[in-house]
Amino acid sequence: MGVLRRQYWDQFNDFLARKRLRMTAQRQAIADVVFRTNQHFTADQLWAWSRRRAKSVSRATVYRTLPLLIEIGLVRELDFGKDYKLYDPNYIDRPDHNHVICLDCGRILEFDCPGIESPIGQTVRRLGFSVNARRLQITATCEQFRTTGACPHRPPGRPVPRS
Amino acid sequence: MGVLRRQYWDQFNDFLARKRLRMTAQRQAIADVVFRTNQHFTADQLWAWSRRRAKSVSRATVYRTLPLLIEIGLVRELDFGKDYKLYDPNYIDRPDHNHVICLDCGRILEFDCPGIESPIGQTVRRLGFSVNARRLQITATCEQFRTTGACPHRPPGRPVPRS
DNA sequence: ATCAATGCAAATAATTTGCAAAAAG
DNA sequence: CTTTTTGCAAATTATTTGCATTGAT
Repeated sequence: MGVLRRQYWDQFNDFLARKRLRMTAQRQAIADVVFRTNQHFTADQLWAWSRRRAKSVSRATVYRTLPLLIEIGLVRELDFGKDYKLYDPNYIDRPDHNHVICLDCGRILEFDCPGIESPIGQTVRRLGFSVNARRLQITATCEQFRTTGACPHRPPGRPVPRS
Repeated sequence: MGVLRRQYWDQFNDFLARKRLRMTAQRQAIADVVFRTNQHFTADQLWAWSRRRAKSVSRATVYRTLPLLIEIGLVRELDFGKDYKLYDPNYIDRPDHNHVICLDCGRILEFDCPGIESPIGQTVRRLGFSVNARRLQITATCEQFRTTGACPHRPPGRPVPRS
C-alpha cells in the first residue's frame, strides 16, 4: 500500500523529469489525493479534495493535471454518457478490469473477466489491428430490484436513474 | 432492405401511437435519414442531412427526436470520449456488435465476437446483476501503420489522432 | 378545439484558454 | 535569470430549455 504509493510517486516524478515539467505544490496535492483514493471521482470532486491539501488549487490546474496522470497510465477516464466524466485510479493496479453500471441504483462495480481477452484479441487481430486498450461496460439491473422492487444500494430519496 | 425500412417505420409509428405522440414532417425527415444511412453520425450531421429533406428541421428538433429513436432501440449512442456523441443506426440489425477505434486514423470499425457473451453473462450474474446491454470498445493500431509508418485510411493532411 | 411539436434565441454547464503574475530550477 | 505553472475570468461548445406560435388529430 505505502509501497505502491511510493511507486506512483516515482512514476510521476520520472514522467515530469523526462518531459522537463516541474513538481509544484498543486500537482503534489492533486496527485496525493489521486494516489490515496480507490474510488471513481469527477474532476470537480478531485478539485474539492485537492483543495483541502492546498487551498490554492484551482479547477484549471485540476483539468491541466488530469491528462498528465492519464498519460502515465495512473488514471483512466470513464465515460458513461453523462455530461461529466469519471476518473478511475484503480486502473493502476488492475489494468484490465471492466465495469457494470446498475440501472436501478447507479452503482458502478468493477469486475474482471479473463475469458474475454483472447477471443477479442484474435478477432481484432484478424481485422488487421493490434489491441491497445479495452473498455467494456455492462449496463445491468439488480436481481434484488427485480424481485423486491427496491435496490438496497439506491440512495433513498433519489429517483431511479434510467440510462 | 426496403422491407427492413418498412419495419423501422412500423416500429416508429407504433411507438408514437402508443405514447400519443404525433408524426410530423420533421420527425419524418429525421427518421428517414436515420433509417437510410448505415454510417455513424453526429447530431449535427443528422441535422444537416435532415434539413435537405425538410428545410424547416431545427437542431432542437433533432436533439428532441434522437432520444425517441434511442428509446425504441433503432439507434444507439456511442461515446468515445470526444466532446460530441456519435449515433449508430446499425444496432438495429446487429444489436451485439462491438467497436474498434484506430489510434492512427480514427476509423471506427464494427465487429462481432460471439465468444465473449457467455463469460460476461456468467460473471455479471455471479455479481447479482442481469445484463441489460453491453458496450465494448477497443482502441487499437493498424498493423499497416506500425510496419509502413502510414495508415492507408488516414485522410491526408489530417494529423494523427491520439487518444 | 385541444394539446403536442416546432423554431428561435437564450440558458446551461463541463471543460478550455489567454494572460499577467508567481514559482521552480 | 529563464521557462513553466498558476489562478482568474472570459471563452468555448454541445446540448437543453422557455416560450409564443404552428400544426396534428
